Amino acid sequence: MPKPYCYEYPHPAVATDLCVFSLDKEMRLVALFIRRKQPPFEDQWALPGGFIKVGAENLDQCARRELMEETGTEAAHLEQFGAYSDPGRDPREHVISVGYLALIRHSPAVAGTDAAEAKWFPIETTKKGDLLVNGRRAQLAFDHRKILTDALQRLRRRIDEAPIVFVVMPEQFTLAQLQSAFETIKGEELDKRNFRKWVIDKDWLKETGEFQRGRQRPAVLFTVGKKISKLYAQGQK
Amino acid sequence: MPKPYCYEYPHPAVATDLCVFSLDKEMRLVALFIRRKQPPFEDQWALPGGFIKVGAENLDQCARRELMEETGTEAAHLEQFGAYSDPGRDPREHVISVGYLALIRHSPAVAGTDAAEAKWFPIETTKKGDLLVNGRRAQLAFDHRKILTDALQRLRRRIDEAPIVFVVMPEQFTLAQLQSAFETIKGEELDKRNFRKWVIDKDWLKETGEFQRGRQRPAVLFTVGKKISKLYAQGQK
DNA sequence: GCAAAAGTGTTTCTAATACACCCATGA
DNA sequence: TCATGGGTGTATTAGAAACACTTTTGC
Repeated sequence: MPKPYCYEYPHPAVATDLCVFSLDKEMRLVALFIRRKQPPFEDQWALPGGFIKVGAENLDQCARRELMEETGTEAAHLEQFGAYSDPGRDPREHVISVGYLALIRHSPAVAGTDAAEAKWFPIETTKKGDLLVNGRRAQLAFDHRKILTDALQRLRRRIDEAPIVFVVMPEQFTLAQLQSAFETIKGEELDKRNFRKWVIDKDWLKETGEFQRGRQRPAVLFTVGKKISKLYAQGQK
Repeated sequence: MPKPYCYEYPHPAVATDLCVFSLDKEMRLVALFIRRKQPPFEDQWALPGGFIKVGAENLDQCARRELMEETGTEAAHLEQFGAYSDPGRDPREHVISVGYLALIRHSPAVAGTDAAEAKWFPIETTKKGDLLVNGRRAQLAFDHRKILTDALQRLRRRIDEAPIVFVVMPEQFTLAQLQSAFETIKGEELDKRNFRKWVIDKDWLKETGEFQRGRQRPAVLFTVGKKISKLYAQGQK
């Protein structure tokens, strides 16, 4: 195998690892994993991600490119949260991975070239903070359980600070749906009245004037305010 | 120049850049810079830092090692805050730098091997957030102004969240001195009574029973509580 | 008329802020 | 005795949290 890229000093490989979260149809918090086609950790589930194109892109661009390759998703909340760099974390060579948190609208997973399969799995945390994937303690390749745990913690902080939840909401939604999204992401129940006060006080929402009709009392439909929807344009028609 | 380290795919160089803060004798907030001995940016001031020892250390260890080399300081608050990765940020090659925030006891700066000089400079920020070094708008090599600006922002957040201020305090100190340290780091004045309430409510301090005597009323001397001093052991005898 | 979800206000508590005077000492 | 910095308490406000009943609709 040729090794044409040579340096005066040793260089590590650098990759981004993506912690891609979404809410599925049943409003479960899901994360995207790929099943590895190659060693190491062949056939195990791992975070999507890939190596940076040296000299051609920065880490944000790398993460965005990988996200596109794995999900076809253009716009999303994408945020760097940490670098993982233990020399032994990848048995092949010293690989430094920069973790990215992504929150995207749910979409079919697409296996990239180096993955046998890409799939969304429901995730949750136990009371003591252990990460569960599909209800069982996460078994992931590399140090990806640690990375994902950090990402989820970051997501749960961010969800209150910035209007990122709207990337997983449909164009119109009721307050009950919005509350449910928050509850799922945060993994805790929220008080209805306090939630409504809190979210309406923020300058995020706009009433559409329309109603969602079901078998009960119709619910007011909201949409995202203009300023916010510009920031988090969702490729939603 | 030989290039003995070869890879199948291109690899970037990876370094840590250290934003080392301290308080000097006059209680000014200072940051440590080195004057570069080599191109690029020869003779310009830059952040200390250096390349990771591939396969032999992780980024935290790299940062800690560099800190030791530049300051002789063993223990300090040291915290990763972000990766800087634009392909053109270093003209030589694609270098990814991971920024570390360090807060250490003031100590003489020591020029490392690749620095002509190492020096502490007083830093502050304008109201609109511009970074001033020595009272003038910062002129630093690479993208180090951006990195340092991010670091300072992080420092100002952390200082309230965790008992890191004690790495710059002497073993015994008065509340007035402690308040002054907070004010300097945060770049704003604090209310004396509110500060005392706040800091005493935290479980950080212990009265020594001793007093500092000056030309005025003696001030109660405090020291750091046991739990805290373990976490932030300072190499102070 | 009843089941089901939508909607709504008030009280309580806590944390942050603003603010002004007396105290103990050295000179 | 006075200049100097050390030390203290209370009232106000804002935001978070707890909490229960009425409304509107489809069936």
